[in-house]
Amino acid sequence: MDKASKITFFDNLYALHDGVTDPDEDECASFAPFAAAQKTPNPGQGSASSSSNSNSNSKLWDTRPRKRNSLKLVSTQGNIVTSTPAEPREPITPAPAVVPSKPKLPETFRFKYEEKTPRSSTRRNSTSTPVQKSNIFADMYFYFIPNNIKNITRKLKVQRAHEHGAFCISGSFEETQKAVTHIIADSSFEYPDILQAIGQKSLPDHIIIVKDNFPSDCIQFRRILDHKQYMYLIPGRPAPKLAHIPLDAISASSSSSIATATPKSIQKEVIKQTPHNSLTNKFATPGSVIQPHGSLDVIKATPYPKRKRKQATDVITTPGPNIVKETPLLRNRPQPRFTEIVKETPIKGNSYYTHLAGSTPAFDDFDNLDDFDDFDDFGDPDDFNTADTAATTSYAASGQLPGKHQDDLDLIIATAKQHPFLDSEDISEDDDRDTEDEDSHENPRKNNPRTSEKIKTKGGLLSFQCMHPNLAGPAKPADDVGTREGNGGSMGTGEGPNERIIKVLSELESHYTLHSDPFRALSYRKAISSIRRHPYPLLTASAALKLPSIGPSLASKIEEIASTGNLNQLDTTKTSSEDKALKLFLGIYGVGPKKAREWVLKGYTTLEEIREKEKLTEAQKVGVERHADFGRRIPREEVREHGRVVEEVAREIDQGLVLEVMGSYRRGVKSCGDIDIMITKEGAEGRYIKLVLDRIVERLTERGFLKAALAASKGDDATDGSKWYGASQLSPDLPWRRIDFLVVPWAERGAALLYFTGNVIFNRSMRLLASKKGYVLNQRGLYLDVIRGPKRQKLTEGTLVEGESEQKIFEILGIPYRPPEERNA
DNA sequence: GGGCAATACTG
DNA sequence: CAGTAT
DNA sequence: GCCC
Repeated sequence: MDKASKITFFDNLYALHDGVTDPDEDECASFAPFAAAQKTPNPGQGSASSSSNSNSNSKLWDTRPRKRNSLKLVSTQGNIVTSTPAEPREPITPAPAVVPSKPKLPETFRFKYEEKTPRSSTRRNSTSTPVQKSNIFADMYFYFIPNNIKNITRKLKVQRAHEHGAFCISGSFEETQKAVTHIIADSSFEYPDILQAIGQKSLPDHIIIVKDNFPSDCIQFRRILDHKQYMYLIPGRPAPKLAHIPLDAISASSSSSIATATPKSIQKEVIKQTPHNSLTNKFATPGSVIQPHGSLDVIKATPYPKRKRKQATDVITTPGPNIVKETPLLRNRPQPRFTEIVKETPIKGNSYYTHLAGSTPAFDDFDNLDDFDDFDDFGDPDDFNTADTAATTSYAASGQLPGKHQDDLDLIIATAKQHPFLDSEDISEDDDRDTEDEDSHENPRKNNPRTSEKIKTKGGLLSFQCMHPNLAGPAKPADDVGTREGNGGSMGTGEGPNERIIKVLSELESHYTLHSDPFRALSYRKAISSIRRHPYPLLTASAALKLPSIGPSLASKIEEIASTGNLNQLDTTKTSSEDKALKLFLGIYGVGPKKAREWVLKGYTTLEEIREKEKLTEAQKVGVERHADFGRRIPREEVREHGRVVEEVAREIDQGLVLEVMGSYRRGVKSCGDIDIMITKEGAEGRYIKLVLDRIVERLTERGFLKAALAASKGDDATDGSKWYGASQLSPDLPWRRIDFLVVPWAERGAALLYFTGNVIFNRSMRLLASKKGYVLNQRGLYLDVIRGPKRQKLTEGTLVEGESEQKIFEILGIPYRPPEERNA
């Protein structure tokens, strides 16, 4: 027969549906809300509709009248094929155990079905249809999810797949699954979503599930690619270890092994053997993933063990076993007060804000939203940088470090380059990698940091991003991209030699972030950082490979981008409308990957829908209502003004309070994502300060400065963690701003500064370094001898080594101090 | 293969 | 506890 | 994704 046998099975399958028992009730039930939601018209557009009707039996991309009990195969072109195809491939008995509740198909059905399924060989050579472009997908039966072609992109994908030899099946999955060889899922779908969409509790391992970029890639490379490659994997799917029937073997595959293995054992095997999957699973919806397979602790493990901790007050309030006695820098000079800072950099009161207000369109910055939090972590001044708050901006911006610093660092970097075990430039800001000396990473815990003089070796030093200033240089990002806080760059902000590469990789990073693959996204971020500090154009993979945090995969991508200006993968991975909605929802304060995905699955595309139809937490309500406001960057002048207001009120309450604006403001960037203010007082413990915080908040709220609370520390266990997250507004014509108050005991102010000054990459790097050296660095201090149990569960607090001084912490960790402006990793 | 920072608040 | 936040 |  002709290639026309690219068929959709829906006709016959639909007809046969009568003979088949419905999927069990539970499945239907659980699916129902989804379906219902899908059907509600989406004011927005596209995205949601794409998944509509997934469980409907109505035909999806064939409009011809359907006839019951007809076994006709219908080509997507509309021709009716009267072939009597046999089963598409060797009967692969869907392991009954996998879908225990599902009734077997009636024999008649099976028989007919097998008989009527086209034999590939017959059909393939028929080149009658000009549309047929290749036959690489011969013998493959694709089931797209969502199973419709309402989305133009998907329609094209279906079409293309079909043109290259695939059978594209539409209709109820329940009835077509015997034929299905591949499930092609929209990129926003994770395994649980897929199960939901098709109303199944699990899927037989022989069915390959890939993301929808798989077919396009195959077409491009004119061959069947390895569907196991990550980019095609569906997050959350228990990888069928032995179920990977190579595509080429599919038609001849004897799936006996699959059929005999019990699903559970398979699952466990798989999880053990494919770390990636187990990893991914952690971020998938645990419930839905796990349910079918019973309790798999491996999967259930949360990525980051949490644990409730009552901070021992004495650790904070007593000098304790501090190795370091005093911090001259702090003691010798008066703690800078916020007012002092303000005085030194006066703002032009009204004129500025008048102007600002006039030019504050609500949404224009929105696209950058998701970049905010990642990069404008916290900024703080270190203790002596008080005076250069203003000056800071200029040199940080220019990418020039103050002379001396630069010299020193340059020297160190140069030395490092000669180090055999260091990459030529381990300067990447992200490199949390520990290229350091053998000295510690082997067994961090055993390592006694106090004895490791090696800490100070340059080799070790340079391995961590936290040891490198942000070399603005030519590789600086254009801050308009929103990738950063713009790093206060008036001049050095020019394009780097690898902007294009960075841009493309950023898109991928964003994509992985969107799809809850945080570690892969992290890798991209690190790589981008690395590229940023590379002052020359990267042209080849081998060149790129030499940079830290860039491995084979990224290197080849870089080369592709460098040579073609584009990345093929990106085109197919391209952000769908679902992605847009996902991104939108993720941008809401209080909404994370789970909620965002859930909403997208429900078909929502706009904030209005969310506001009207969803139950929201208090924080989320604010997040939705103030989505636009929170998405806007905050000019540092305004940040300063917020600080001034808070400080003014604080001073009314207690003259002795010390406030510091931290976050990216402290790092000198010109616009910030939020406002972080540390509140402390000489000699004070957290408890007292916490009480003061309550009063400050109270008063500021009365004043109308604070507009909403998003999260606040509970009652009185104030010792640590007292924080207040909320929103503030300077004047009615300005946006609400995200503002955080952090109350810290005097003894912890250094660690708090360090932590809340960020940026994130810098922090992670520094904490990683600390852990390699046997310490734990957190927002309260640098600790020794923290004992951790399995899964890194912390069993012991450890001993506070240093918390008062940033400088000391750097020193103890054996790295040169870096002022805040140089922490823009 | 396993880790990738470490911790606090909400519901 | 899971999710979200920093 | 990268790295040990």
